[in-house]
Amino acid sequence: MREYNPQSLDRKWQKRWMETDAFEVTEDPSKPKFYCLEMFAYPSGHAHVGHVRNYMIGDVMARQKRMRGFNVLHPFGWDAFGLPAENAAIKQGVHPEKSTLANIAHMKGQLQRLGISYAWNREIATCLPEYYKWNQWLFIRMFERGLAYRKRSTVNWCPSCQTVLANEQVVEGGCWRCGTVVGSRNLEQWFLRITRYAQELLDATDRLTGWPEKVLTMQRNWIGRSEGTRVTFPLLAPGASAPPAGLRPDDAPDIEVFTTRIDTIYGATFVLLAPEHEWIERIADESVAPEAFRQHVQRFRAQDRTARLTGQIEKEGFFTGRYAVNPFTGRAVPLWVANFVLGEYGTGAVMAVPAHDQRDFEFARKYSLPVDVVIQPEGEGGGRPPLAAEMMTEAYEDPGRVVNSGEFSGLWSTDAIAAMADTAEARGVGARTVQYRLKDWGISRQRYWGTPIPMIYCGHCGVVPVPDDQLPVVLPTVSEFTGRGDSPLAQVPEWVNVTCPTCGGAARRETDTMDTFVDSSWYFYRYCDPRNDSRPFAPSAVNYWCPVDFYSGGVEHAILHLIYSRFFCRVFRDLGMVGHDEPFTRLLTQGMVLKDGSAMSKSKGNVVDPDDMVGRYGADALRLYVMFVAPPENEIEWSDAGLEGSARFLARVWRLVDQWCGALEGRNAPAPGGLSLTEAEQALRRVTHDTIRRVTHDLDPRVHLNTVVSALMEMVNELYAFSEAHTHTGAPSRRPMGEAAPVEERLETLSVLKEAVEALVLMLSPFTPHTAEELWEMLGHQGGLTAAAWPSYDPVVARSSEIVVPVQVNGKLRSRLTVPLDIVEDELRELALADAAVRVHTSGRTVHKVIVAKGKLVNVVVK
RNA sequence: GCGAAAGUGGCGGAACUGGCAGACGCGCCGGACUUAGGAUCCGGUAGCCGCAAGGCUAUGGGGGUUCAAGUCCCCCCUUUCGCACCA
Repeated sequence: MREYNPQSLDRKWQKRWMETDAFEVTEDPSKPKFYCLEMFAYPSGHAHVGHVRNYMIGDVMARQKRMRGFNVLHPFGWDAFGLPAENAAIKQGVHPEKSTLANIAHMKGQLQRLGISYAWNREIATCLPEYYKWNQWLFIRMFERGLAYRKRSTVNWCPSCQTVLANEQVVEGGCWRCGTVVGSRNLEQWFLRITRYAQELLDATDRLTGWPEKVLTMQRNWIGRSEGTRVTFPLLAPGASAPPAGLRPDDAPDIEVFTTRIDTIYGATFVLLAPEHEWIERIADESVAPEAFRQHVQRFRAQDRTARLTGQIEKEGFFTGRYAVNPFTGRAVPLWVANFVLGEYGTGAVMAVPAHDQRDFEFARKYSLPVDVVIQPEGEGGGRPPLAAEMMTEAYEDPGRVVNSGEFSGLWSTDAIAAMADTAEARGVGARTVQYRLKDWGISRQRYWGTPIPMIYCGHCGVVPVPDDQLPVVLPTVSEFTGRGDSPLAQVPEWVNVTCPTCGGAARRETDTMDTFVDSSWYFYRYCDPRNDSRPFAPSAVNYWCPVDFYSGGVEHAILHLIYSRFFCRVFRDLGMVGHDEPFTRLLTQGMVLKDGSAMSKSKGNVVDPDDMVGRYGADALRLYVMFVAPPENEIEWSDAGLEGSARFLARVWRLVDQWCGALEGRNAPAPGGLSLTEAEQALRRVTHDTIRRVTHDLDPRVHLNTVVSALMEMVNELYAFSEAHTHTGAPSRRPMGEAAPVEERLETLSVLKEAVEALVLMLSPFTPHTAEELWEMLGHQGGLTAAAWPSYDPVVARSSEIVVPVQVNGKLRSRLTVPLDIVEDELRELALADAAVRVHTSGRTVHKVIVAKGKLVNVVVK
């Protein structure tokens, strides 16, 4: 009897895999490819089991695909730039590069001790110049195509991280990383024009059939397409409160509003401007009290974002003293500034229809502005009195019948929208437009630990990209980290001051760095050709491996990373470098691992370190437990007891194989046809083949990893029962230590067992590779599991020749019949009716109908 | 408020296109082997009634479709997640 010592097996096989480059791959057009990817890791220091769950899921998929004959690319790397390393530098004085590389080394060891089958030769780290050089290269290509541009704008500012945040990085008004309430600043920033692809990104979500619906919904909402009309409200001159008949003051600007409900425009009794509206300054100047006006605006701007996140912020506004003309009614309507109107959406101005928009309604009531009903609900079966402005307590926002709207009165809302948009276009006072919530992506960060933006500012030539042959712009070594909020790179004059590449005059470098989400938007392409030093990657390599076939990671990246990557994919496509539209074919969002009811974190002190568990039970028990406890998408609650259960199961498998491997040596699997098998032998064969069938399907299209494990557990239970019946001394454990098992010698028994045990070990191997390798070797196989093929099943063998058919009477189970698989329907019906238990429930009643569901059940309907 | 997903034993979860609800594991109970066992093996374990055979009730609640519903349809409740003044 051999002792099961998982830790020593871990070491033995990890060493073997390393020495033989077992998981390294090259492009091989003769084999089908499979690109299996887990989201790369932020090198925070130590991986906990919540992190590594994802890698285990990917590893099961990768290993299984390899055995099924695929050429599998399964790489790993490090999302190594970012704030935490820099913040640590500010606090502890350790240079970010040093701490990052040390963290990478530690975490890599953790993953290797779990036996994750990565192609480590392809490892990348985004903080290395050989990687970020290509961020810079791509940025310049985008600049050349108008996809990267610079503008001054109000941006989200995290006062704690001291940097700009993209819209996507503001979560409920707080910083996505530290939670601090986000403020705003007005800065010159670099933007990537993701909005150019807004429509395409939206349309393509329908074709992402391998993605969770939840993620697609989030992305669609984020892109936020809405169709409407832009309508012009001419602004009257200061002091004017009625349109001068047929006359427009030439110098007065027009107020453009965006509306999705042009059908309500006859009810637009005032117009609201955002505090950020482009003409606020001018209107303030022209007002009777410019100072008071500006103070109001300032107050609203300060409220913006900060007060808003706490929920309902009080709707406030003030009258500008000016009027604009409603182009449909021809009447002058007052122009107000309101704190709830967003400067960054639509035109920054809205027509207010208090009768049919709740916000406008509240605003109108507060300031006693007129409410005009122009939509009447269609009464269902009557009696409901029509809406009357003075009786309303809230806005009526649903569609309805248009009233008091001139020639459009009587139309249904949806028809009115079309008719009124046509009219607006014909009269030149409006145009149909599409608005998106998606904004261009601001990528400038006033921080050190990131990719320098490869731009140079020259007094003569303006903004000039760094020439390709001078890339990478290497991040200079900075020794002092203050966290002051100005770009640390600005402190390095010898780096900042350069000569202009165009005119040779004195110039300065851009001192901001890129958002780290740039790094992660294309890293999956770099793995395909990770050491290329002349291009980001060779298109041929990417076009062999990509798109990624299976991608797994946390839902927290449902918007940010996944939408940016889809954007970058299209940029590379339009550069002619990749031949696909979508980077990730199948996406799995894995659930978190909770401990004591909450997500693991250092601050809560509830982290489970995989190394501790590996030390106690070995890598395989941990892997098996995490895969078994719940479907990969679910959250799981960490349980030491569950882990012990998995360890027990592996020991059970070990004892089984250990008992039989000697006797099985040199046996052959049963020949097709199986001839003279006993009933028990046939039953075991059926279990073997049926388990292979179930496991194979649950693994591949379905990715139900927990049921794969339970199927294997059932098989082991069957094997124990079989084994017990075929040994002279009974269960393996009853045997005295060190004594050889006296086993059955019947040839057929051994063949059937061999087939079963080998299939078991093979199917277990993606989950518990170390144990499986050892068992495979004990079964007499050379060359390891990397050379072994996934077991195949014979559907005929997997089916039993006899089936058990439940028989119901009036839908209640009353009996079971064991019948031949190929029994004809009539015969089955007769057998069911003749069954004693059935007759008890049918006697004295008339059989109304007998339903025979082929191969499934019989239902006798009686009255 | 809008959108999405989900509610199944003490617990995690099975049940692929409507067809035996509760697979598998954890926990618990009992037995075997043992000086001992927290090792191992075997058995039991949704609830209620019954000595038993068996019967009845059960998949958040209420209706419906169907021979048959955890699964499909309608209404309600709860939970989780996402978006949140987007005009």
